[in-house]
Amino acid sequence: MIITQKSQYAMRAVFELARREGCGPVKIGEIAEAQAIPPRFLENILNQLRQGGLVESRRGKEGGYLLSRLASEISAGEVIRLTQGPICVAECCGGTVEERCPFHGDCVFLPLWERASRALESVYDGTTIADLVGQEMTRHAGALMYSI
Amino acid sequence: MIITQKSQYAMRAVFELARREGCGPVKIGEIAEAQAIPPRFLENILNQLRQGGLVESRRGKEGGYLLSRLASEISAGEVIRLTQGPICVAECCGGTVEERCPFHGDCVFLPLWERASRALESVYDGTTIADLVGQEMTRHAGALMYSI
DNA sequence: ACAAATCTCGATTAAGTCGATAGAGATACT
DNA sequence: AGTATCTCTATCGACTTAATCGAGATTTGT
Repeated sequence: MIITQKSQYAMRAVFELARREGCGPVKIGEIAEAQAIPPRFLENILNQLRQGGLVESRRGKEGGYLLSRLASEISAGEVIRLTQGPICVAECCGGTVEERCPFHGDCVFLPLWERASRALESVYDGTTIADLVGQEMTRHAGALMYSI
Repeated sequence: MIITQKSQYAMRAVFELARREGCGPVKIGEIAEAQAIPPRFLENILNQLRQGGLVESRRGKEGGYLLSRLASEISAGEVIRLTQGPICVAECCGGTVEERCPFHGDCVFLPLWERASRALESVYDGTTIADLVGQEMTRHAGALMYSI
């Protein structure tokens, strides 16, 4: 499965919320500006993440969004699943049944698609948002070293 | 990246050619019937595989297609690349440059997408068409065992 | 030379998905 | 009360994908 633009926006939004962990709700506008995301599109995305229980929202003045869990307990896989569905490389392996396949359940390729899907899952589920924030800080530190 | 219907057809077509290795050219119509592929669509696909050097064609009566290499030397990854391009999970990691990304080359997520892409590649490039044929024969043998 | 079967090539269409935007409504703070 | 913010649903255009078509080129066999 391709990582859609929407999922990338979602990742960046959650990443931005993680960087501001503990600073109270962050407005859509701020996230959008910090991460170069079309604001009205980001509305939809954050709403979807909220319905999935990944973020919480506060309305009214001084409202905005915040993570409902620690960034160290949110995996990239979760963000991806909430924004683009199950992580699988073919329709026939992600769903519940043997649909859209002329060889219902008895397909030579199914094990291959399943191995590929599990490989993807293991990468995405094995990386947390906190990992990503940490990696950025490390790299930034490296850049500072250079500049000294 | 999702495995498109076209790639799945291509896999099945190559698989069918592999099963008939050494039996001379196989007609589009036969492959289409054996693997439940729309014949006119299969034309396009086989043509593409031929241009990629994976299969050869014979025209005229008794014409058809045959593998240009042993099935044990054709990987699933090759078939996929010929029919749907480079194996990568995001535009920003498959192409040559840092395009379509607002953080040109300096993106926190790039390493993640690259790890995911390499995981996919290792699955697809590590499986040959001969492996798949072998797996089907094994399973068929198992079914026979049951019926005895 | 001819006819039939087959591949070759480019164009086209229909349907679906994706990215993005819009407007009207609900809620909370001051 | 008023304002700033989130909430929901609908919509739009562009693009991709799956599938089909027609006319042409090539080979085989007679």
